[in-house]
Amino acid sequence: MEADRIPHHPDVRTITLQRVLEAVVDPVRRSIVTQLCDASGDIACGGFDLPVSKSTATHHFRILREAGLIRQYYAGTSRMNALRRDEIDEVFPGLLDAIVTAERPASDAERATAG
Amino acid sequence: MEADRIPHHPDVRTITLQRVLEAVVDPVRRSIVTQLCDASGDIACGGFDLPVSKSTATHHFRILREAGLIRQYYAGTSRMNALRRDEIDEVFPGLLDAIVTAERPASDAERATAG
DNA sequence: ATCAAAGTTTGATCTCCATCGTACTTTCGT
DNA sequence: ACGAAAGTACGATGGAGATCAAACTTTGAT
Repeated sequence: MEADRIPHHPDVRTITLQRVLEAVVDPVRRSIVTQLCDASGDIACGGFDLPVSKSTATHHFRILREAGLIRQYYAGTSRMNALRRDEIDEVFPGLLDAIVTAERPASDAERATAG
Repeated sequence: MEADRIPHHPDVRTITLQRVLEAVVDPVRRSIVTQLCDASGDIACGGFDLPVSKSTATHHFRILREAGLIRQYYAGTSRMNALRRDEIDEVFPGLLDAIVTAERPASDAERATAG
């Protein structure tokens, strides 16, 4: 059935800080978020550079989706992933920015401010 | 010995995002950070409103200290806790603010922006 | 000197979660 | 219709961490 292929996404208002933090505390998931942030558009599950098996990756994508951080939709056999940037910024202003910025090497930050 | 009573604090440069996130992902520890943020000064371990036993609280304080989020020092028999605000802001700008802001009820945020 | 107060340490549980392999489902080419 | 590609679902497993009680340490007050 096609209905099964439309996964559940939480409404913006039901997104909790607890779940968001639980999501981004994992390095693999944080890497997914970072890659989505740096990319120009959405990315298929297989398009990420991840150090885990496919089944583990699926697990991480689900955690991110249920936390409200990403939106997933099918494009053929591929499952695309989109960062819910604006919505997250709306509920938790500055959070995503701070994390992604902190994720980048220190030299980048120096270049941006004092460089 | 008094030397034993000076716990180890990580240098600012050795503070990692991973450890900070692992620290704040726990609700009890996040509550400690929030209470420190809202308070005017430092707070003794016993001065916090926490839903755990004393030994568990000790555990949480250690995690926060080793992550670089708080500074601990003795004042008599009491162990005082200070938020390393400026230092954290230096390495991870905006992170603490975003988390503490997200922690507050939504009504507060509304009042601050649109109210 | 004693005692209480404030934390710490230790050891033991207990739960949660990241991980994997295997089997399954769905879609797209041919 | 068949096979390959892309993910998902399902157990199973292993390790990390949150929790507590009990014993201990240090300090301050009496």
